[in-house]
Amino acid sequence: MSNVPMNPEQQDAVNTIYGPLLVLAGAGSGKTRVVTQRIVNILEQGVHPSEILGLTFTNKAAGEMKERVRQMTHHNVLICTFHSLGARILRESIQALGYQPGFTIYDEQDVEKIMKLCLSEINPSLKLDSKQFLGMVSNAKNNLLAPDEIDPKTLESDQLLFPEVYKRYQAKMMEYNAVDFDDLLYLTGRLFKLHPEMLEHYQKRWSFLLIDEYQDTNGVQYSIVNNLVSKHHNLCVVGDPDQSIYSWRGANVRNILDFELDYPKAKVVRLEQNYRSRGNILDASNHLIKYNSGRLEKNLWSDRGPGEKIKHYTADTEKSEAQFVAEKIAFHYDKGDVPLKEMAIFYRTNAQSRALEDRFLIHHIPYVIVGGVSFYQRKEVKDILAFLRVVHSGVDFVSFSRTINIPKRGIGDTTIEKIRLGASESGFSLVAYCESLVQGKPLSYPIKLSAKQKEALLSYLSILHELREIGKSCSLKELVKNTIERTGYLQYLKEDPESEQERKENLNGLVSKAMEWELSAENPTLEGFLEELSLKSSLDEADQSKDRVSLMTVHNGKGLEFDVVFLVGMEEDLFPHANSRDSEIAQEEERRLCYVGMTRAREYLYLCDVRQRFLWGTTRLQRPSRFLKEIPSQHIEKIRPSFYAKSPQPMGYREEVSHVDEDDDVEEPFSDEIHAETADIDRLAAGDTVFHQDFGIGVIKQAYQGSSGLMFKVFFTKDSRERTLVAKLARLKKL
DNA sequence: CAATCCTGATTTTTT
DNA sequence: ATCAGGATTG
Repeated sequence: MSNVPMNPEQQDAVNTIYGPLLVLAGAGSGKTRVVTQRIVNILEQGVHPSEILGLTFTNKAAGEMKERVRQMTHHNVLICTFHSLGARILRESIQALGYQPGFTIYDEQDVEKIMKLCLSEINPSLKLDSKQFLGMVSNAKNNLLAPDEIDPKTLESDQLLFPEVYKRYQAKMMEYNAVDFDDLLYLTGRLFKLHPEMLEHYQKRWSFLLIDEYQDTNGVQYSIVNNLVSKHHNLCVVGDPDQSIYSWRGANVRNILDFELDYPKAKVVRLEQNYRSRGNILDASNHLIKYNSGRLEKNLWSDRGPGEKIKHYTADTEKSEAQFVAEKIAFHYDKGDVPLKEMAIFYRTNAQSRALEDRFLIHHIPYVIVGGVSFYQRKEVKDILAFLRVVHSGVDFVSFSRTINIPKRGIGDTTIEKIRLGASESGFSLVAYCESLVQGKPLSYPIKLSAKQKEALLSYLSILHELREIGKSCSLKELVKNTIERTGYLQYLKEDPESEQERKENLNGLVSKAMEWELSAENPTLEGFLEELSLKSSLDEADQSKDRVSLMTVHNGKGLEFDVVFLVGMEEDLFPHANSRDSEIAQEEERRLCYVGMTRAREYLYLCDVRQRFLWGTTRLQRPSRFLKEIPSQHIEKIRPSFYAKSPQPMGYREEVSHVDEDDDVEEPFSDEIHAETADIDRLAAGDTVFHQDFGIGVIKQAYQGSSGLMFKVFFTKDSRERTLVAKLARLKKL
């Protein structure tokens, strides 16, 4: 692709270096290439690499761009996410806002603890909804509003406490020297607003700014960007209003739509040639998005030929939907034209991945969930990171309370709360306060502790002390390793033998991450390591070396492309989601989301809907998504269930599958039943521990007569799931 | 006061 | 199905 000459519009964008520039980049229009080439051109003008700042929304996008620029110019240019820019600026300058240097970044779980604390302090009897208030705090911060800038008139009657809650929350976060995700932007915005001299400092540092996915910027981000460029106006923003899908996170499409009002001298370039998708896919997407009102009209075209029509399949249940996807994956894979890593399944909600996973496991289809529960969210990893944070900070309450009773020392919630209060009232850090307690020093707010508890505190503190010493003299990797060993964590893991092995492996993974980071970072401090991990999302862990299909939400698919794309769950109330039902604006965002999903596909696009789905606790009858009707039928080919009879079997699944009737209204294979061959079933009964080739060790919960003879319900410990197996086919070994 | 067991709610999307 | 919060027990 990089050999193909650029089209005139691309050249125009790439050669416009000074002044404001808006690049309206349709899906697949070669945006990344333009952005990187433009940076190369700026550098060729003699601009120093450190004067350029590129901002993206994901670490992945940032990493890719940075790498491409490096390869082309051998220069390192600062390209990072908005949040890591915030972290970088605050690490240098947060003291101006009254925080200590070396702040901790709290994730959602951490933050919820703080919010609950605040709410119970304000009124313990009132059952206030911490999630709701956190959402409001986030909203306020996204719009750069401080607690005392909240207009009470905008509040509902049940939200009148909000300004007080917000204020208390910020105070508490400051007390623990912690910031939340939104603070990384909000506090940076405040800093620029309250300290013009600081703003000037950063204005001087970066004279060329480039913002990717500008349609998804929110109020704070807008303010930060505009402040930074207000002197030189060398600002290039790239985006596509039709791909704005984060308004619920405060993103404002007006930022991109009004760019020409903000910068009347702005040059506007429209990239409308799509190099990615076949005609049928592209035309269908174009027609769908036309249903939205108030768009910036555009004409995205492709010269890649019409390609295959979009395939639409209506399944009976989510299980047969998964079955269909599995078979189609096998079809393309066996045909040999598409590797697994070039196929993706997109769904609207995370919960939908379950049915697909179950099916893929049975069919031995290698898959990866992109953006599911992150490695760094695992309990054991969070525990060790919390220890490291206490080692590093000593005032961080959430990490303190998380670790103080690991392993179990007999210090429960009540004692923790006493310590928190005592430390807070006497103005000590948590660790310093505990030290005074243990040493029997006089305190302004002493608390009573049993001898046993004092001893427990002492052992905790001595471990901390030890680790701090190690931190001073050893490498980061050694510190992490010692933290795992000396805290007694490995012993603690033995309490749950089921998960012990897996958790140990995850901790080993953490040690190697520490080592990797140490080798790659310019300045490998513990603080930097913790910051990097806080900002790292599960999206960034994807391992491209393995050939496997990707499963992800449509949101996570933004910015990616695949040869084959499946969009599943195309049903009313799911996609578009039920929560958008009574808002025209929200529905248009759902449509954009669908547009984003469709335009990820290069060669083949499959759309699936289901007649009956288990959703929100019950089985519901589903109606096909309106989006299916909005796509012109000439681009769609309906696939009917009889497809099963002719299709090849999925890989690794050559065994018996229930036959399919010739009828249209066929009964599809009951996919809950797992078939395999041989067994010595006579000796098996409920309560027996068994081994299955694919699912590992399990316990038979129930044996009963089913449609295919004797059936077993088996609970497998490996993934904590219960499966129904046909006894005479199940390859079970008694243990 | 801590640990364990049990119950009841709970799924939109995430840097 | 999983998890947080509550009640109970030790």
